[in-house]
Order: sequence, then structure tokens, then C-alpha cells
Amino acid sequence: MEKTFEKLKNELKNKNIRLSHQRLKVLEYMSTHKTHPTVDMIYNDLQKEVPTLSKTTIYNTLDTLKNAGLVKVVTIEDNEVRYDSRTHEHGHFKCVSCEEIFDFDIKFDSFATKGLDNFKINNKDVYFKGICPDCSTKQ
Amino acid sequence: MEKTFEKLKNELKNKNIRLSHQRLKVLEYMSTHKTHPTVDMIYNDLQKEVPTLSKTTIYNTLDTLKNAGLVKVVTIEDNEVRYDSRTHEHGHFKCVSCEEIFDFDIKFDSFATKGLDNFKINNKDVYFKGICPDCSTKQ
DNA sequence: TTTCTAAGTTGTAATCATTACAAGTTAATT
DNA sequence: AATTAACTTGTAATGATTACAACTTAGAAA
Ligand SMILES: [Mn+2]
Ligand SMILES: [Mn+2]
Ligand SMILES: [Zn+2]
Ligand SMILES: [Zn+2]
Repeated sequence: MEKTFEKLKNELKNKNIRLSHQRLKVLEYMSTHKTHPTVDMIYNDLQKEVPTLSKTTIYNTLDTLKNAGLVKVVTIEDNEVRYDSRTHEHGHFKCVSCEEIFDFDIKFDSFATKGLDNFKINNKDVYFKGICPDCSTKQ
Repeated sequence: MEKTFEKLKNELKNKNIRLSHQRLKVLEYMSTHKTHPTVDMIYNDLQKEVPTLSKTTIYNTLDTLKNAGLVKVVTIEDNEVRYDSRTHEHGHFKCVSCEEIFDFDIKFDSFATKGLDNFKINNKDVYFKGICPDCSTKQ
């Protein structure tokens, strides 16, 4: 089950991160947009509601949220950074046709890995690319 | 077993990609440096041998090699792009302490994925982060 | 509620990686 | 050796991210 905006807000408070208007707006945006948006997308959308919002603040806020563990960075492409408020372990599939990024469940325990004995693993990212079903049927 | 420089050279020739001096230098560098170098690392190293080499050429060449399937891009970090001449499917582990990127074998078939039925998967990247054994013992 | 101030926000400028482009050079075919 | 499309180079343009100083505010304390 997804964390609600209220729960996320409490997590911030518990970590002594100030609940500024801008941060709450970004957090709310992330919790309601599961599309793995870029900084630009967030900025363009939120600007309509908060005209004084600065892009620097988006960068700062996402960095704060990342350090607090409330968002994760998705680097599936080498030319754009995307953000994700789904922080549980899951894989990402990017359709190279429609460019959409899909989440998928994955059993990380099922990974048969050789050569990682004695490595302390803190973070796992799985990125797939290909064609999504919709684009497949449309050819 | 690794592809030798000679084999890689033949692959280029077969794909009608011209064997320019610069391309061969970059290709040779990649086939002898399995450290997942950045453009800057390649440039700085090769410049010593080929003083007229341009960074633009490194970019162009890596793009050509990527399209020819002779190198792969590693986007394990959001702030630097690395290149890999090991093109078989394998995972990458980055030690957040010494910054080294390690290869590891992985059985991609063992992935238990839910929700990717009817998705056509062309590319799989697995990125882990943590602490390598050396850095662990040094604390 | 008012006061206080460390922390947050903003706009602008600086930085850094990557790409565009035009002029000179070369691989490889003839 | 001549030819030419493709390649390389240096420089300039672009675009994303970061640095910074002045202004503003969240939240604690009085
Ligand atoms: Mn996701
Ligand atoms: Mn590798
Ligand atoms: Zn699609
Ligand atoms: Zn290490």
C-alpha cells in the first residue's frame, strides 16, 4: 500500500525537516504523480499553483527528500534524471517507443549473483528497456 | 572469454565502420581498461599518446561503438556516464567508499518479475551500491 | 501573540557535460 | 595517384545542475 501524503508529512516532521510550503507542495506532487517526473516536469506543473516557486528549490527539496529516504532517483537514461516517491524495492521498465516508465515487482532475493560474497549491498536498481504492450499492438 | 582488440577491430570492419586512427585508439583503450571509464578519463589518458585528439571525437566514437554494440553505457550514478566494453549481460556494483565499479555475474533468467507479461525486453541493467570487501575490512 | 533566528527560498551567475557546426583531414575505393 | 564521403578538430552553443548572497519564513521561546 502507498504512503499517503499525511504519512509522508509526518515522516518529515519526525526527521526534523521543516514543513515549508514549497517542500509540502513538492512532496504532495510526488505522492500523487507516480510517473517518475523530471525536475522540469515538477517545476512546470507546480509553477501554475505557486508562481514564485524557484527551480533551485525543486532541486534542493528533492535532494532533501532523497536524503530523508522519501524519494529515490531513477537513472535509467544517461541524459535525464527522474524521481520516484515509491521507495520500496521495485524494478523499472522504460518503453523506448512511448518513453513511459513502468514499475514492476521483482523478487530481489531470487537474484542468483556470483562474485558478490562479502560485498555489503545497500541499494539495488533494476532497469529494463524495450517495448510496452500498448506500443507492441500499435506496432 | 573476453573479446580481443583484433576481434573488435574485425567487428567494426564487418559493420563498415571506418578504422580511423582515433577510433582504433579508443577501442583499444576500452578493450584494455575494464574500469568503466568516463569520457574524461579516456581523454586524459589517450591525449598523452595522441596529443591532437579531441574530446568531441571521444564522444562521437563512443556513440558509434555504442550503436555498433561494442560498448555499453553504465548509468549507475546520476552525475556521471561510464562506458563498458564488456557487452555480455552482467551486473554492476559500485562501492560508495572507494568509488570502484565491480562486475558481477547474474542469471537474468532467475529474475522473478511480476507485471511484465507482454513487455518486449531488449535491455537489462542491474546496478547495486554498497561497500566492497576491501573497504569493509578497512572499515 | 510577538519576537527571534536558524533554516529555507529565490534569482542570478557560474560551472560542467554534452552537442552543433564549419573548416580542414583522411580512409579506402577506383 | 586521384577522388570523395566520412571523420576529426576547435570553438561556440546548449542545457542541466550548483553556488551564492539577499530576502523570507517556520517554528521555538518568551
Ligand atoms: Mn518506480
Ligand atoms: Mn561492466
Ligand atoms: Zn510504449
Ligand atoms: Zn571500496
